[in-house]
Amino acid sequence: MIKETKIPDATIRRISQYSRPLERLLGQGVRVVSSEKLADLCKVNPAQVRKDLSYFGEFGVRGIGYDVRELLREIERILVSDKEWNLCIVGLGNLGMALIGHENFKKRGYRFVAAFDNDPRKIGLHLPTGHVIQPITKIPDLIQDLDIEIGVITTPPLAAQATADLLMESGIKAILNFAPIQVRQPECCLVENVDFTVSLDNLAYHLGKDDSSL
Amino acid sequence: MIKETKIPDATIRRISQYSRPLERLLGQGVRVVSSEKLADLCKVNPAQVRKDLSYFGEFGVRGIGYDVRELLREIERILVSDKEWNLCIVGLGNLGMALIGHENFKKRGYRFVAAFDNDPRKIGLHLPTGHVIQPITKIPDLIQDLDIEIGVITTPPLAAQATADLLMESGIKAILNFAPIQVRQPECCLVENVDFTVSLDNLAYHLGKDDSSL
DNA sequence: GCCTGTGAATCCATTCACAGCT
DNA sequence: AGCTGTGAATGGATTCACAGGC
Repeated sequence: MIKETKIPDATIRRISQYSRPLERLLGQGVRVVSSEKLADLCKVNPAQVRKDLSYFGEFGVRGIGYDVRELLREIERILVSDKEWNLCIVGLGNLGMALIGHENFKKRGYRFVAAFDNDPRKIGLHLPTGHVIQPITKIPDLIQDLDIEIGVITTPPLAAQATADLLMESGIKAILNFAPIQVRQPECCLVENVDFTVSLDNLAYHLGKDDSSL
Repeated sequence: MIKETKIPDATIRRISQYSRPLERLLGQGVRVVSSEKLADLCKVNPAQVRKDLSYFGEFGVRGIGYDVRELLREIERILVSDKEWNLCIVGLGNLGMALIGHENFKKRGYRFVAAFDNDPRKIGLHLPTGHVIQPITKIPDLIQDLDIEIGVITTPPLAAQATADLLMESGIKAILNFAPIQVRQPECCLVENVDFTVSLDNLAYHLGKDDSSL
C-alpha cells in the first residue's frame, strides 16, 4: 500500500480537477457518472480519467460507471483533503488579503491559522476574517505552536526568498509561492509556484503567433 | 491560419520564467550568462535551456554563453511582450481588486483598460488604480472600442461560464480564468486556467504520502 | 579549455484497443 | 449491451553526448 508505483504529477492535478464537476453533479442529484461524461466535463480523454483513477484502485463498476458520491470520497482520500490543513500566509498586500479570505481555501479544508507581515503599520491589524497580523519574527514560534504545515508566500519578489528560508528553517513542510521567483530548498520542503504572468505570456505567445495584426 | 507549432507548451512557459532571473542579472550588471548558470537559477536542466532557446534561433556564442541583454530582448520578442496588451477584468471581489492593481501585470506590458462587475453597488465605483467599474452589459461595446484582447475572469464559479461566453461573443481573443471551473470554449478563443487549489491539493497529496503522522 | 546547438537516446505521459465484469 | 481497467502502442518531452565554434 505504501509501495506505489510512481504516479505522474499531472495525474494528481487532474484528479484534483475531477472533484469540481463531481461536486456539481452531486449537488444536482446525479448518482452515477461514466468516464466519458466526466472526461467531457474536464476536457480530457476518457481513457485518461480511467487510467488516472486506476493508479489508486478500482472505483468503478463495469457496465455502469462511477458512483459520484463514492468517487468524491475516494478523491478526498487520495488528495488527503479529508484532513484539515493548517496554513499561514506571509505578506498581506492586496493579493494576500484576497487569498486569506478566499472561500476556495476553506471549502477544501485549507485553513489559515496565522498571518504575517513585516510592515509595522500592518502588524496588529484585525482582518475581517478574524486574523490579527503578526510580525514575521513570530514565524518560528507560531509554526511550531499552531502546527502549521503549509506556508503561502505573497510578499514582493525581493522578500520571497528570505521568507521561504525563514519558513523552512521553522519547519514548514510545504510552500505555495505567488512571488515570481523560483524558490526551492532541496529535500526538506515542497514548493509550488503559482505565477500568472507565465499564463499570460503563454496566451500572448499564441495570440501573437496566430495573429497578423502586429 | 492553421497553427502549426512543434514547440512544446512547456517550452513557452519556461522561456517566460527565464526572463525573471535574467532581469535580475541585468540589474546586477552581469553581461553574460551560461546555460548552466541560467538553468541553475530556474531549477531546470542546462540542455533544456539550450533546446528551448534553439527552437527560436541561435542566441548564444559557443565558448562564451548568452548576452544577458540580448537574450532578454529575444525572449520579449518571442513572447510578444514587446507589445502592450489590453486586458479587462470581470468580477471585482477581493481577488479581482488585488489583480487589477498588481504590478506584475503592468511590469510585463499587460494593461487593464476596463473593469466589469454586475453588482449595482460596485458599478460606478472609482478604484485606486483609476478605473471605474462598468456594468457587464457594457462588455461587448468596450471590448470593441478599447481593442481589448485578453479577459481576466475573477467572478464566482457559477458566473464564470456565462462571463466567458459573453467575452467570447464580444470578440475577445483569450481568457485568463481564475474561477475553479473548466471553461468551455469555441476553437476561436484561448483559455488559461489558474487554479491554486490544484497546487494546494498537489502539496497535500505529497505531504500525505511522505508523512507517517496520518 | 569552455560553452552552445542538436541529433540520438531515454524517459514519461497519453491514447488505443480490447479483455473482463455486470 | 455497456463501461471499466489495463497492457501495448503511440506520441512528446527531457536528457545525453558530442560535434562545432570561440
